[in-house]
Amino acid sequence: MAVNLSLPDNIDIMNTLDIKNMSLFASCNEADLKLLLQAPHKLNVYRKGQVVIERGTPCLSLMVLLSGKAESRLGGDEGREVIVESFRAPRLLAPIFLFAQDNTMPVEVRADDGTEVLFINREAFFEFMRAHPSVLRAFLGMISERGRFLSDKVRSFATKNLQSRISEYLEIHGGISSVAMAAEHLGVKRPSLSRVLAKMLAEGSIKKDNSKRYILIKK
Amino acid sequence: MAVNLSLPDNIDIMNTLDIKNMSLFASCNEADLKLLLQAPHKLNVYRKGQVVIERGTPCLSLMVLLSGKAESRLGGDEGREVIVESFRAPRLLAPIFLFAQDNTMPVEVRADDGTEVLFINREAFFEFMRAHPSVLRAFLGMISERGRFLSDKVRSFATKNLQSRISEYLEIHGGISSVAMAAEHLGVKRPSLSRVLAKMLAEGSIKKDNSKRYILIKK
DNA sequence: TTTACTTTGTAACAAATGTTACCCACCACT
DNA sequence: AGTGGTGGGTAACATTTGTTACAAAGTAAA
Repeated sequence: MAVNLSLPDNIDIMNTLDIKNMSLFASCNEADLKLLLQAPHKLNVYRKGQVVIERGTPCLSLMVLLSGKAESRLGGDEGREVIVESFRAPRLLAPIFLFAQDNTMPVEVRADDGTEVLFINREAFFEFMRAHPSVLRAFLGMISERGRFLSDKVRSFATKNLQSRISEYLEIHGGISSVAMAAEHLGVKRPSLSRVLAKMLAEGSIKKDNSKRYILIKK
Repeated sequence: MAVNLSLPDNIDIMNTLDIKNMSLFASCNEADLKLLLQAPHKLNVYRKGQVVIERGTPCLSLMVLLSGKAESRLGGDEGREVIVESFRAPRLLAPIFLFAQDNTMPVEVRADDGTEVLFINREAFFEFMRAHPSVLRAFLGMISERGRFLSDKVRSFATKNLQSRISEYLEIHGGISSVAMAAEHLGVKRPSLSRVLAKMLAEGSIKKDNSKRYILIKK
């Protein structure tokens, strides 16, 4: 279960230290961040597989992944589901949807074990950005980057076949250690991925390394 | 060819009138907008099929579609290409990529006939947003909305088959009047779309209306 | 009307991916 | 050594979509 802690002031300062490492707040000193954390916020802790935020839920807080891992999943209507992205702390979770008029989450976010997520009130964050132009600039940069990411996803799924997407995946992630998980990222069934990997092995465009990971062969 | 006009002051005021109709600037009076248009900017006019901005080009201006129509296209690596979206004035063009670190355009934008696009310097627009919180808020809302849009596209292409995507397309657009163009939006070849449309006609889930458009049958 | 041009429907075959089922290798535990 | 569970390879078949080609239908101009 998600644990909602009310934090004494000295714990807030610890959060401040964690947050300080994020590029979003790179320009802020500790006093600034203490000020931000005087705004309404809460800290939740999750176990493996727990849902941080469900699809369709309104999202009124900036979600900051302070520690651990999480992943966003998309789909569900007729069974097929895709992992859009895997996150490692420190990261913002789904910042691109924060200020939408209809800001119900289009994706579901699931946590890994021992994951901490900080929720900061949206309006307080908006005012904080107004007061700190470099944070505003960094936030705009981040969501623009998310836009590029999503746009690249559309390109992959709409214009590339599985073999091309595998090559792209290997370039980005370095290799495939778990076929089942890679299949979820690539939006195909595991046997389909296995089949194409076997074909690419036979063609000589990929190989297995010492630890049995599939990797690209450089030319 | 794109025509780059240098505009006398009195023409700037005409632009102000056009821009005033955009929800982004709903909270601004004419004096505000005149101030914005004192920033570096230019106005280009396009003919049918001309490229407003090429994929891979850095984008350092807010692009405002003042009149006419345009569409953004994605793909190209190995032939397959998809129309991501069609725009009608007044609209911002690809605002979501404006503040990215790597802000080369991931999409190509093509104009229809008689289309005018206003380019406003990015930094000037940033300062304008800082000075006008309601514009900043509206801009954040817009790019969040674009994020939802792209996320929905990923869902469609990654988790839905063609028939589901057709139904979705019909719900959003109301109908299909040009099979060839709908095929480009749906990311499939025209004969594939024709085939599934024929199947859906036979099943009774769609029909042709008086003007021969394919439309959904309501239940 | 004729002509040229564009759009659409459709058929036949090829290629890609889904579906299901089964076997095997590996690993932790007893 | 046995036992059970998990993940991965693969085979056989079904379904979806691509590819190519061609004919029919509409459309605009002469």
